[in-house]
Amino acid sequence: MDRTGIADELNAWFSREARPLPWRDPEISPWAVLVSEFMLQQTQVERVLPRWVAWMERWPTPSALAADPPGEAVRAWDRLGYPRRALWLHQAAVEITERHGDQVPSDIDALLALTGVGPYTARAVATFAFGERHPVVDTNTRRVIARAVHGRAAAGMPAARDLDDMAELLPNTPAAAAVFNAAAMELGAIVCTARAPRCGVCPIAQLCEWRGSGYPENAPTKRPKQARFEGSDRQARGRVMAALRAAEGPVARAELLAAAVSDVGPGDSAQAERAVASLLSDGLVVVTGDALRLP
DNA sequence: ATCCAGGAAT
DNA sequence: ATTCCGGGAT
Repeated sequence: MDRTGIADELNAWFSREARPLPWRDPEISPWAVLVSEFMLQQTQVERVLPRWVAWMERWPTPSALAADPPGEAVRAWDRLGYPRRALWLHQAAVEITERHGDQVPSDIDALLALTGVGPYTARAVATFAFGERHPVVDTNTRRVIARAVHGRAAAGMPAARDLDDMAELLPNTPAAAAVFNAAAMELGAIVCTARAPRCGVCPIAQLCEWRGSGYPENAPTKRPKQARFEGSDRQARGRVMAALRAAEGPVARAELLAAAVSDVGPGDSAQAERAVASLLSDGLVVVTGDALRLP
């Protein structure tokens, strides 16, 4: 495998074509990088941008966020989805304030110990905020490696092997390695996309095993299928959260149960109860008297 | 219908 | 190892 070829070509391409995202500014704080990584979990760049800007304006440090109630984080999260991330980010801010003197740690294990920080986010922060040399593997990078290196149409299930694959491609210097991690993600996000890869503009098309072998239909069949969103409990939860964000203060339980139900559909009272119960369990909703509010 | 800068709970 | 968790875009 042409290890240095892929890294050299992708890094050169990245220097020309990378989107000018604010969290890639070399002067940005580690906290700003951490916030971006939380928001970018399962959420595209375009949707994150405005919320990230507002968030950093309001909470420029971990301690600033920790000083506000978690419900304010949930409200500012707006419609980014997976609102537990907002709760987790607030909790991580508390932990950073209490355990690390208001400074985001650079150590992988210290990062992994933070609420809501997993294998991807820990390495992303250590690499992009602190310039350390680690393999950073997200869904884009897994697909790029699956195609370019393994000659497969798509990546399989996430595995520990993914980190080893990326580590083998990583340039030696920390600076070049950090750029390459970002470049592999960027390529997957805007060129080597899941549905319609734009191989005509790909900087490593000549090195790509999948292209070289004629685009075989060899995608792994293991991938779990996502449940439909329409009519789901997740949709009902989303409606409850939207009602709570829109309200100034507490909302009557009956009003929230009504909000959980579609405006037009017949309504599923059991599902509405389930939604509120699970939100209470997650800590996204708390009880005050006979009403409910954000934490 | 499928995908998305994932992580936690089980 | 599976399941759950939003919501927007294609």
